[in-house]
Amino acid sequence: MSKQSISTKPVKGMRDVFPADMRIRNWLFQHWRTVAKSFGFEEYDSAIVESEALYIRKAGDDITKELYTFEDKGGRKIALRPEMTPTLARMIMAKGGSLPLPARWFSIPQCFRYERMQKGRKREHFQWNMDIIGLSSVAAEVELMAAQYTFLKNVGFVVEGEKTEIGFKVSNRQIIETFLDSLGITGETFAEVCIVMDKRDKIGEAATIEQLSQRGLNSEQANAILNLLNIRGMDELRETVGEDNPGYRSLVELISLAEAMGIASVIEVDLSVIRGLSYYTGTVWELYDTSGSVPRAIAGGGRYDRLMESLGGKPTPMVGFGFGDVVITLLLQEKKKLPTNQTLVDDVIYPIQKEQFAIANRLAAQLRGQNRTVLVEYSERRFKHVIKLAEKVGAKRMLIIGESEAAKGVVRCKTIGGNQEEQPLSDFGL
RNA sequence: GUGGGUGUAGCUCAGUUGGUUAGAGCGCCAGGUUGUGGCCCUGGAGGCCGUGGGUUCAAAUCCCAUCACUCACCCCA
Repeated sequence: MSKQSISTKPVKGMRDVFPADMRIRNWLFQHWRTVAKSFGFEEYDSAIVESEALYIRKAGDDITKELYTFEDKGGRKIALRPEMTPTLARMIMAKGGSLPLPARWFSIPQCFRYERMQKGRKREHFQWNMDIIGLSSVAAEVELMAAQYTFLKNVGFVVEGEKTEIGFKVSNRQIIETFLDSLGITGETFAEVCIVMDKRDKIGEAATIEQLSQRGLNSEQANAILNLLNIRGMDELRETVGEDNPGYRSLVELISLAEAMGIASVIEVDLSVIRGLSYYTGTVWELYDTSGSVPRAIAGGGRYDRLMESLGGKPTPMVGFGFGDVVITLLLQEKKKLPTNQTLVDDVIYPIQKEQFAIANRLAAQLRGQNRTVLVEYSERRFKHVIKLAEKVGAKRMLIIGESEAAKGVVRCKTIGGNQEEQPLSDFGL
């Protein structure tokens, strides 16, 4: 054995999940699962390792640079999954034509990206994914947004109208593609322009124009793009891109369905939402904190109708979102919406000396048989420590058994913060 | 990859122009009360002051290097 002690810290970017953190995580996951199931989604999962080949895409997708990769002992090139969508597509392909469509699947995979860390970003996170496979109508998008909305509401966010704490920014890549095409911007320049457009909110108008002209755009083109990015209303958008723009038409339909769903008041059109993943083809959207205290997308989603083809499968319309645990937990913490004082244990049994351990165990077994969570405190420590523990774990009552109780065949039941009384052990079936 | 900030007890942090034995609060442990809590009182454990070098009679303090953490940019959940 080496005398040198190792670092107590986890690997950079990874999190230790202590019991107090795990309580929060379980609470969050339960909300996610409950909402997904209430919309009729089925849970799936896979291993955290995938073939590296699954993530080799067209250049420009930085996610591939952040892959954790290694070679296994059989010489296979392996990657830790950076996201779930390619795995989902692979699994759908594996089912061939046997899967009845449309299908609604969800998952909470742990994903890994080797990147620089900062507020709200680790190298590992859990990401709630919901995807609808085989539905080309924007009804799918609206249903997914409604699920996100339901979750936010369930955990206590105000999600309505002007004072909403979370906003939805919606865009459509077809609008941008068609519009830029009409300006004569295509191919490589298109991709570069998209990146500048995505940054517009952060760098401001002047810098946007400058960066666009650096990429060979004239001032007329640059101003047209800036104008497009500033659009927040549908009328304005129609005038700018034209009624026949296919992306515009699907956005109109989306908003109309969102109104019917009762979520339209938190949705705004923002063409500067592009999103980094190259496989998106239609609707793209992001959730953000309207107070700005977490300056980072809370969740993001989009339609990726051509991903299956690009992997060699049948053309299949798909749409989905990813919702990371790190950012939402941070936001819930800042807004003081995390749960507190959860009950971990219903009953704390306190045998005062070890002579009462046996009877304490029999009592515990009885109570556990009645679906109660029971902690037996074997420390033989003083009363004040035991009751402190009982409070800490949120116990409803303490069951005290000392020498005199054992002799009399009773247990002393004490409600936390209340009175106590003797109760015969026979009341508990002993 | 670029640019800032911070490293002192388990946690949050004080620490004066460099000057004896490095502090507080919280938490933990014990006692006051050999079997009845939250309050209070007393005591205790716990530190290579991130690491290495330099300046000095003397360094937590000044200088250099290095590592770690962290924030912003980039990218994204």
